[in-house]
Amino acid sequence: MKTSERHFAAQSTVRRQGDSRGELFTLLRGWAFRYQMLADGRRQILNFLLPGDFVGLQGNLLEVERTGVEALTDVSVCVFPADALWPLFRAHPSLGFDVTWLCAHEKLMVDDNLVSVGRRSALERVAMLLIHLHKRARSLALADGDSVPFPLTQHHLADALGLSLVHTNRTLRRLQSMGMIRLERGRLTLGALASLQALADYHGRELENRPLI
Amino acid sequence: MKTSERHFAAQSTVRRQGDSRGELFTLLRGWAFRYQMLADGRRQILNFLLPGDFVGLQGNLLEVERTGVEALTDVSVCVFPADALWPLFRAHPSLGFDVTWLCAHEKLMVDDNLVSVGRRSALERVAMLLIHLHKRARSLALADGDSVPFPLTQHHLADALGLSLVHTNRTLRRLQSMGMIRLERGRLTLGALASLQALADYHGRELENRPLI
DNA sequence: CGATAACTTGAGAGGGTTCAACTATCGTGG
DNA sequence: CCACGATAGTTGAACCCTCTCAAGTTATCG
Repeated sequence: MKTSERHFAAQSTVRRQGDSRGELFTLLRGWAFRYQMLADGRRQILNFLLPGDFVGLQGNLLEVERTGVEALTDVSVCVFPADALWPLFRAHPSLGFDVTWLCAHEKLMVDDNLVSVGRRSALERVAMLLIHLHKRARSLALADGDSVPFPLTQHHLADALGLSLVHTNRTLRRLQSMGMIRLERGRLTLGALASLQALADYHGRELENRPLI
Repeated sequence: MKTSERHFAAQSTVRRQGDSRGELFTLLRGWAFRYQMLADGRRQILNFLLPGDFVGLQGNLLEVERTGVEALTDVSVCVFPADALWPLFRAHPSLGFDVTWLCAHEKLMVDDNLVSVGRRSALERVAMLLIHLHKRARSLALADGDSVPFPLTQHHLADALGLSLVHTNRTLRRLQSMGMIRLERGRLTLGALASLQALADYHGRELENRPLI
């Protein structure tokens, strides 16, 4: 189904908030994130996108794209032409099924993030997100021992967690001084995964049957 | 595709957190909500379900159901047998498309809720949710003038908004004393919708093309 | 090696939480 | 039909987690 490939530089906008009926992308390489902004500049990051994730489903199915997508690293995407979705469903039901799977999967991630932001303390939230990202990077074979690449700034963490930048920093330092994480030169290392998970009340399970990659 | 109809009483559990591979439901009548609980009892409501919404997609596509569903009012659902989803996609691509649409739509609601909980003040959050529910009830023709049925308790509001019960109450009273809302005997009335929307930085648009109902 | 972005740290303020008690409302059975 | 218990809503007061403001310090990159 691939029509073409496209590349975006780190920090560039993959998809603008307000775009309508754009193309659909599948993320092939790199990290990105989906976010929404309020009129006065407050930003909430909804979830992070790694290879295999889908971009732009909402803007295609629903009327307008409400969320922006920005690249964290250099990114390559596989482009589907706009309006290819319905023909795809008709011609290849199994691919349609996969798209639905990906949508449900992404919803699950947003769900989890909402639980964190709504009901967990700052310490728990940070732990949660770090475990989550670590696990995802690991499952994509990006890990080197128990350390994974980590292209987010503390600003991104703060905006994903619904915390202020300052408090995010303090919380990270606290986790580091507890010996539970290490964060340096763009890499994240989780020392005591079990105690981290206990701290955060983490109950993620591995995902099976992931389609499209 | 309907196999049978089933009924749940108000306050009863439609779907338990932890269920695996349950049936799929479509909500026909009544209100419900999706939630997730932490080990120590903290609860986060992810979104509210009204007629036309889908229940149990995640538990069916993914391995385990992570979110529970509880009825707010008496509820009727249309039951799809477990494992009917893939055959449905194959036999009726257009229904598969609709399922995807519903999933994307629900994700959009969770997205919005996450933005509120993460980045809006308590006053803005409450306003946001009330506008949202009012609009949804209205679009289902449940409105009587500018008032709609409102089966939630303040406890539900608090758990959806990531606020404490007490602060939710104070915030509601504040909105009432500002003359922007009225909440009594199970009905919600929005007085000054425009100013409420301005207060909350609300930018919802009407949804078109909703499938399945 | 200077500039710019990212990260740190201190101090004070405030939005929201918790604890606790009280009031209203609603459903039910005597 | 009223009394009573239970559930939902209301209010006060003290505390504290997190925010904001402000000023560094440390990386990173051309």
